[in-house]
Amino acid sequence: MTRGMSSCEQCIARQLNSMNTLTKDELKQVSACKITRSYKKGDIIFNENEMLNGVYCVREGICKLTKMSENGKDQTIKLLGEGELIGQRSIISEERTNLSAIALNDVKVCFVPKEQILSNIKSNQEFSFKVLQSLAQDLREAEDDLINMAQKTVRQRLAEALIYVSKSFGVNEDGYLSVNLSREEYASIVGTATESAIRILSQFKKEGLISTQGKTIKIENLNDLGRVE
Amino acid sequence: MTRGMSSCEQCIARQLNSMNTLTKDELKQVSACKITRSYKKGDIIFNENEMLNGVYCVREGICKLTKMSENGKDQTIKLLGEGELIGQRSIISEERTNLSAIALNDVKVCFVPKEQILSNIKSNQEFSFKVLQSLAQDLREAEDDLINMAQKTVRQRLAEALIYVSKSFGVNEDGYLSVNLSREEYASIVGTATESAIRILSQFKKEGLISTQGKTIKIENLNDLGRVE
DNA sequence: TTTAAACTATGATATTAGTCATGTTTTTCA
DNA sequence: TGAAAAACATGACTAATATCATAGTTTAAA
Repeated sequence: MTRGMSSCEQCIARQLNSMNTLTKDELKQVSACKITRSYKKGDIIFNENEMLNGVYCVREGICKLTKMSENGKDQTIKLLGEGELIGQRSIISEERTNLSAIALNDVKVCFVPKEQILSNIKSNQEFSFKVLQSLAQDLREAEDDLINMAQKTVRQRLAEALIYVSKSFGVNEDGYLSVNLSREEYASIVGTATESAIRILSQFKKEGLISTQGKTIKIENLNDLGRVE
Repeated sequence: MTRGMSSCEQCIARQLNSMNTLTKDELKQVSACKITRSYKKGDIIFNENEMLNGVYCVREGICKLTKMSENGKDQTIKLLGEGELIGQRSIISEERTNLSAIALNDVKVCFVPKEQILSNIKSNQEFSFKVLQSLAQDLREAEDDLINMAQKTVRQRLAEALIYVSKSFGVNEDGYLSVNLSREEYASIVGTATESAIRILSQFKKEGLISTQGKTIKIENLNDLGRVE
């Protein structure tokens, strides 16, 4: 480790969108507990209905939050990249998780024990307010997603999912999305059948909106993709 | 006003699910600003994309939070009854509202200025944590709603909407739901066409799950209604 | 109390998306 | 590197829901 901030500190600080929220002493404490865990593609970080004893901060890789429904399909709620926190809602509510967290590729997280986070929330007003703001932001996003789910077609939602992945996780040097999700995973984000996702991606290809190479996808026309009907 | 707690205090206290969160002095301050506003059925409390300068606490009546989508339909996100807060998310994020709040019947709210709420959040750790917990709860509900929207049929969602209204706002002496929503309003909660909502309610009636008298609805078989496929 | 407006009801038809079946391509790993 | 597994692709059919049309009922207000 280099001097200055540890990765844990960076995670927390970045997530909360402020480098000056915790005092130096508090940061030192957070960095003191640098328990790092590694997961491979497909590994479960935690399952639905578990009690967590801390929050996870993604240092490397991408995770998804999903929930299995009665009919056996699972719904992806959110993708999380570097610097994002997982599990804070459950810790704050003191409830079991309602989602599972799964690694989408090789993932490293740092684990911050519950007591640590809660004590910072309770003793540091500014930090606490940042957490409040980040929950408020998540809530707004969830409400927007709900409206999209209710009112847009599968085609529109899939187009938006591609744009979301592109904006959140970027593209590589050839312009292909740097996160490779299977058609099944796209279907889970959009809330549709895998075959429907495949079919619509084929349409997008025919219409010149995207191109593919195996499972990797490249957005060819972002503007039109954002306007599909 | 009688001595003891004012209505505003009661609103805040009830919402935050704790009578001991604010100190007596803080409660006195909150109660000092008892600006009460009245709205009639259909009145707009605030619109989408407004800057709020405070939060509203419902003292009487029911409100809905809705968002108009591009195709002209509006989606109801949540119904709010007595004791519930409106606008806290926008105040915390310091953003414009993304939903409008509309009175579903005659409504009285008390208005708590932004500075008041924010100063309590910033100076009272326990109060702040309660707000945090209530946002975490809202977030969980929004995630659950998203999954329902994605994975359940219109029929199932409508059944759940009826149960939700019944549990949240109760029934009158004859067993009829005490909140009277039009079929159009149910459609807006469920995210479907008004005709579909009407058709499904007719089916429920034929199946003996509910009965109706004009627009008022009575749940006849709560168990089976909760299990429709 | 009557009359318009709003709401509820239902049939016919169109559209969207899901399911099942089958074949092809890509990826993985022994 | 070659076979098996996983993922992708597409056709045919079905089910769910939306849309359009029309008519009956209830509500509210003059």
